[in-house]
Amino acid sequence: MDIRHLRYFVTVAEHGSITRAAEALGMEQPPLSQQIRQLERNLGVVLFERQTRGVRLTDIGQALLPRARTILDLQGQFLSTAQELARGEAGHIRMGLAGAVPLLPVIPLTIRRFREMVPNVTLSLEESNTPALCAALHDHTVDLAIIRPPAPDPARLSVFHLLDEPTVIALPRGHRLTTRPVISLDMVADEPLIIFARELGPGFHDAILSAYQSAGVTPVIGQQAPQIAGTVPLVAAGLGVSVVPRSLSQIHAGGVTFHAISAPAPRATLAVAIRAGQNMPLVTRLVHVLRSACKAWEKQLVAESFFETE
Amino acid sequence: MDIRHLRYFVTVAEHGSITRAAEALGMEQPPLSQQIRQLERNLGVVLFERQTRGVRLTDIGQALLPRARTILDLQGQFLSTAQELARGEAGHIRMGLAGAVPLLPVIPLTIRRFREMVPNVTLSLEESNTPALCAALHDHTVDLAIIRPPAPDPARLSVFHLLDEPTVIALPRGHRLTTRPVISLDMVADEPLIIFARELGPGFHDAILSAYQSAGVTPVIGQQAPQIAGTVPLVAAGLGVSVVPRSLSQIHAGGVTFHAISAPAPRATLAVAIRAGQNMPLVTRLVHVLRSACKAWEKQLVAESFFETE
DNA sequence: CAACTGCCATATGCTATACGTATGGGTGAT
DNA sequence: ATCACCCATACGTATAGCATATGGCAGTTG
Repeated sequence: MDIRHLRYFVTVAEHGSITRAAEALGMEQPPLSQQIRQLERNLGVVLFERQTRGVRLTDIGQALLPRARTILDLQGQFLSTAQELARGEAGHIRMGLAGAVPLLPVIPLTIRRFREMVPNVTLSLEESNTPALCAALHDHTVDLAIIRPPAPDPARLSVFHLLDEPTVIALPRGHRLTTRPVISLDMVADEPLIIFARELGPGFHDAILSAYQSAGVTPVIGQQAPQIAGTVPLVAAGLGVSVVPRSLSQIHAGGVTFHAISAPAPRATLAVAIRAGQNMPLVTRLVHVLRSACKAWEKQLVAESFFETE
Repeated sequence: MDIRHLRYFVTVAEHGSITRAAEALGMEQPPLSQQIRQLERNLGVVLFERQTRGVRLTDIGQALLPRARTILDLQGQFLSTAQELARGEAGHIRMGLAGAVPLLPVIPLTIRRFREMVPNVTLSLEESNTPALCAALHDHTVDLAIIRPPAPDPARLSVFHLLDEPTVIALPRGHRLTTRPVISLDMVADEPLIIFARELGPGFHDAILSAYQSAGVTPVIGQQAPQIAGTVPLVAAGLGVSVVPRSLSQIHAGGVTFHAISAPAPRATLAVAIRAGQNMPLVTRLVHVLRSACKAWEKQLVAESFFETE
């Protein structure tokens, strides 16, 4: 049995006549007559009672008709769903976010706008660290991840730059420098640097250390935090200072103040990573939306800093 | 797109390999490869990611797989339902019952046994009069009817005898004959006979009148009742006497007593009628069950009467 | 009453297509 | 480096669905 047979069955039932159904189907009467008969043979039931004026559903045909309609409906849904998936208008995206990324407003805002663009898309978010996210990409646990580059295994991934976020220094309450809006790294070189474990984000970790190096100093490594946002409470507890993405200044943790860093200042780079072979239109589309939104964000950032320097 | 394509799709997805799926499907690898590729072309999506070691579902394929399974399941159900309908193991029967038929225990009992035989069958019952039931058979409102023959239009119906039920006389309380267990019709010939309208059941109506005639008397026609069971309350109200099927003596209406009729006594005949062209196996099966149950019932009836005469 | 009209069934030829066989290409394992 | 595995391509064949032509049956019309 074939879907075509079901379509023929339903059409003949709707028209009450093989001839009428045939012209509705754009075919001739004899082959339709054959197909109906063949369907009846295959099913082992008589679907139509042949009369002089057209055909009439038997009781068995009557019982099977709604089921045939259901299958046809589902087949139509199957086709249209495939089209939507192909055009990136439906589906499901599992998205991974590196530490503290949701705190940068442009990211959640863009995700929100994307969801409004494609309402039939469901999206699940997961926050983790960059190496874990890249591993998740490889084993298909997530479809797309916003990471802090570089990725551990860039060969099998496609990584696109999103933005370079300025960083700030977090100082505990009562620190001698809290009155100064801009601080250089060498001014805090002798104080313990609270930093997250390198395994959880080597890119940003190294960016901070190399900025210290460019400033001609070597930081004293203090307590290690399990994640980027985790450094702030440790600073508040007086265990040292920390360098964090500027978006973390949103966290108005009691007892911590944030201060701009004079050059050479590290930058917190964000990138979006997908599997190299990934050609799911939906994912491609989200990558595109993220890149353009972040490009606009960086442009605005430059304008702000230009305004500040003036 | 075709159901076959869906089956191929699901099988390949389950085996993760076109070669393995091909042998599971009892075919060679190249045509299966072709069919998968053709399905992808028709849908406009890539279902599998070809790898060196077998194939792997793409995200789109993953999204479509459960839908394909659903369609295949429904197709299987469609086929098995057709088989069940063909074998009379599933379906729906609309059954019509002539007046007072449910009061004869053998009928509801047999229906109950039939339902236990075929649990997947739903059955709807409707009580009406014989001419209306035959009309309902013609316009497919019911599939089968237990009537009191003859049918008005026996040409397009198949009618099978079920049983001949004895009749009894219903007398009002205080009647002069209530002490006698057996009464002959001529003993009540001069009292108004409560009988239902002839249009609602000519067979039984005429059987009663011809029994009077055989007894050599002519009844005085009294009030007409709208149905067979409706005569009993009228007898209770003292409007006359009535002749009813023996099963109506189940109704212990206050103020009415039932008495056997000595020969010549009318019989209340029941028959089952279906449309002449009716070949729904389920209906055929129910007719068969009814006939054999009623044959047994009649045999038992003869045995009882034999015992009584002894 | 005869011719006609609709409608379904059967017969036949053609074309499309699904399958099998043979073979090539690329990748990981021995 | 050879081998093994698996997918893709090429080609021939057989099946099957479709169109055309025609027959048969019943109800209708002149």
